[in-house]
Amino acid sequence: MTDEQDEHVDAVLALVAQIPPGRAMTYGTIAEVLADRALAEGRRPFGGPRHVGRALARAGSGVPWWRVVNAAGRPPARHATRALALLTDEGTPLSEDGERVVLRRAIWFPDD
DNA sequence: ACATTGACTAATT
DNA sequence: TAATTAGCCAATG
Repeated sequence: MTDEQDEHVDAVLALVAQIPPGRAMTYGTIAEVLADRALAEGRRPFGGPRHVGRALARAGSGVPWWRVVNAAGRPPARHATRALALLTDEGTPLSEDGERVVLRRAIWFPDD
């Protein structure tokens, strides 16, 4: 946890923790935000979307991981049912079939 | 050092 | 709109 690699993991967790209820972010968006942030602070470049997923798989418990969805607005297949139930409870805008988040309405940026 | 894998994405069909 | 393909990056064996 003292390596810069692990600081990247912490950065992912910190950002995901800030996503408000009823909103969501994509893996790609998170990667972009952290990449810009790393550039601004002179840290090593952030890997990419897959790195976000890996970070959550490893240390995702403890943060609202269900508010992170892929570019299609769908949660990871493995936890899809559970995630969609939580998203529904929070009032997150969902498509008619209830299987994917309407990113146009639910996408969130740290600015808010 | 090489091959495989994964909570991904974008472009193509 | 949905399925397929190729690209991607770090971890793991």
